[in-house]
Amino acid sequence: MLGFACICKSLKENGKFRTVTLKTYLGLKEDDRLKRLRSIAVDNLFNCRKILDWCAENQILLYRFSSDLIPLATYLNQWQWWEDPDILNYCNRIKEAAVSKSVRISMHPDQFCVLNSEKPQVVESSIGILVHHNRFSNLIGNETLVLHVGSAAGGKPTAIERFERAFCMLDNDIQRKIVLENDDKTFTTSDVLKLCQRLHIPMVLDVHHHVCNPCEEKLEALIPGILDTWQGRKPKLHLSSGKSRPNDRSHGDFIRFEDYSRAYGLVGDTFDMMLEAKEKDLAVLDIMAQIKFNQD
DNA sequence: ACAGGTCAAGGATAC
DNA sequence: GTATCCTTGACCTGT
Repeated sequence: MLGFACICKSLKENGKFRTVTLKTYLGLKEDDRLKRLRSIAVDNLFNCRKILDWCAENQILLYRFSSDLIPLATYLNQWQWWEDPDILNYCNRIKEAAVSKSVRISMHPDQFCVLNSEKPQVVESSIGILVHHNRFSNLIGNETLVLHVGSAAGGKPTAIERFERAFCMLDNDIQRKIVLENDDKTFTTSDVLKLCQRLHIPMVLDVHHHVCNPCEEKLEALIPGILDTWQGRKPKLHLSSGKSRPNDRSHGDFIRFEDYSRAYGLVGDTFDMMLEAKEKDLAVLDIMAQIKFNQD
């Protein structure tokens, strides 16, 4: 199964999301602030539902939600959005759509979530980010939060220890949603696999990150271990093509078919594949069309 | 209407 | 310590 993240280009206006900057928010009159946040959040959740419908219609049953649907959620605490009847209603519709259409969903907190930071206040805010994602996840029925290990400060072994300590302090409800992904600069496939094995959590393999940041072991040799971390659930990998060359960290607009083929050769249908390309869903449609063409 | 600069947040690096 | 880049998509401001 193939999928994409966040924006759905095919849907044009209904496939993207609104937000507001802090500056603009603070410039609003007191009375208008909550109104603005709610209206943006409601629009965004409405669009999420549209995207799930589109996914099902196009046999794309893998989708990652944006982390930025409730504007300024991890910064402000004026609005208990998770108790707002409108928000609950829209979240319910998303949940129903995902379940009834069998779309496998996930979320991926961004670069500001650094559980293993050396700065206590960064760890605190990272936990806040996870609490936010967890709340939203529970409302829409998401069970997967993809994270990176984070900072390398102090050297990898120390940094990994900090991660383990922070992870063990998290709520069980959050812990059981977390899966770890290898990154393109520091923590390799092998590093993350070992950590996942120790923590008994699944590992998402990012094939492009592996090319940018390889380890000594061959990927082929690590696949069975990665598969085992999922304990019977279907594993998932991330796939993208470097913009200008294979180990270019920037993502290309589409996925080169040879990159898809190589990944498919490695794991076949045993893994779901999240395609990370600038053209989002269009890149998935493109690969699906080429697969079909090659079969005919 | 359009373009260019900006944005809440972290990390790494160079000085 | 401070400045600058990384990276992303939408906002925001000036024209």
